[in-house]
Amino acid sequence: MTSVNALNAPALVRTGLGDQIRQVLIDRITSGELQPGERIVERRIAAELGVSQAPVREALRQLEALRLVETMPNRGARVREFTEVDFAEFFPVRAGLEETAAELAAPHLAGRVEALEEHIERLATAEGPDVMRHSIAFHREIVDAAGNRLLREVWESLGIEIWTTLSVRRHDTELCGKTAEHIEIADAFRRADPRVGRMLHDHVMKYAP
Amino acid sequence: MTSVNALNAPALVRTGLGDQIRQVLIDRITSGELQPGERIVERRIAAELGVSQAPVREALRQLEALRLVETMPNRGARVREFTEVDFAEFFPVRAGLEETAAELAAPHLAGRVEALEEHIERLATAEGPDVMRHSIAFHREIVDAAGNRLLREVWESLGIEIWTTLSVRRHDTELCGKTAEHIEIADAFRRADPRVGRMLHDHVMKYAP
DNA sequence: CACCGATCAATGATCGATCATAGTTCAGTC
DNA sequence: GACTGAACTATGATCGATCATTGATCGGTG
Repeated sequence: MTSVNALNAPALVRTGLGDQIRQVLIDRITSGELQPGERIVERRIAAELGVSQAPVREALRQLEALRLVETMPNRGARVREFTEVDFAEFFPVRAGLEETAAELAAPHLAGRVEALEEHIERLATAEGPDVMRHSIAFHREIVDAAGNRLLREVWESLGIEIWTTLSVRRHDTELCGKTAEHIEIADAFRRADPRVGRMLHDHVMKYAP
Repeated sequence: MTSVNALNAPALVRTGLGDQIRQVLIDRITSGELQPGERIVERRIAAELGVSQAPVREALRQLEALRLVETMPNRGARVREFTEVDFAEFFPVRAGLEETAAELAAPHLAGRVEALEEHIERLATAEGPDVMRHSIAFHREIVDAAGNRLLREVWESLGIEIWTTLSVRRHDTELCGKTAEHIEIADAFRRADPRVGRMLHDHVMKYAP
């Protein structure tokens, strides 16, 4: 171990092969290198990345959970065809979860919206793909503030970042007005407005196609 | 293939080892044969069931998704300790999802509550563990009626049956009054009462500890 | 004795090989 | 030509073995 590692060690990743392969495949899918409908052959990916079949299978399971690939028993995985129905179904579920989150978070956030406002500020100066990332960070802050770990896990398991990004990209969703709504929502939390849950719900639905 | 199979073939299971192993482990956990906190060693289960490590790992992944076991990287899986926090977190998420489901299902169910009433009837004559099964079937009917496959998947992924059963068992939750509420809810759907979402939400929360 | 580092056993993570299934090809039959 | 079914191929599912990490054990040192 070098002295460099000894000094700034905590940044180490030490993630298993499965997780790394998952990320590779996510990148290939979102970049379009892997086209919708295209088969993903376990052994082909394994050979290509110089690993064995096992971690590739594991990665595919994770991608299936994110609904980026679909698998049929004994027939393998293929990149999912993202239909309009998929996007139409995504936002009501996300919106419902965040409405629940807002209701649970409201007591914790009343008068303490500094964290939310920080995200709003960062969002204001962001550009490119950072806009989406910071926007989602605002929503994640609320889900975290709900203090319900299961809710947070379920919310993340939707693949919020990926699916929202895919939808916005495909539908050219307008994002400019969203900052104003974030300010409104933070305000509603500050004054403990009981309508904040529905506000957040409706805000999320504005991303919907 | 025998003529018997040729006649009533569709009932064939043909499920992979992973799924079968998952069911074995679920039974052992819910029956208490595997105690909370107990380690689940992949190779031990594999040897015991006469299979290899791979399908056992797969089963453990599924159990992790159901939050019946917890795993640490490189440290294996153990039966989860079901804390009061776990149960307290479960019901708000389930209730929120079903509230969303009710709102989406309302237009489809207005005036067409036969399916719901069928479940109510079956529930009325049920006994023992069937009570919980039929009660959940009523809720599942609503989630299905929402017509949102993602919502249905997320709802099922919570492990509704198992977690609800575990909670009711541990807290001696009273189930008698629930049928009356099911009737009320079906009625609210029939007359397209806009409060049905909140009604279902509150109904689910009555199962909470 | 408290602390350290080497050694070891247990076992998760990964590998390479084999088994089993689904789809394809193609000769044979009508 | 359309249909049938036996090879054949591709590949997911599963296996047995190996690699690598973790936590335990134990002797040495201050």
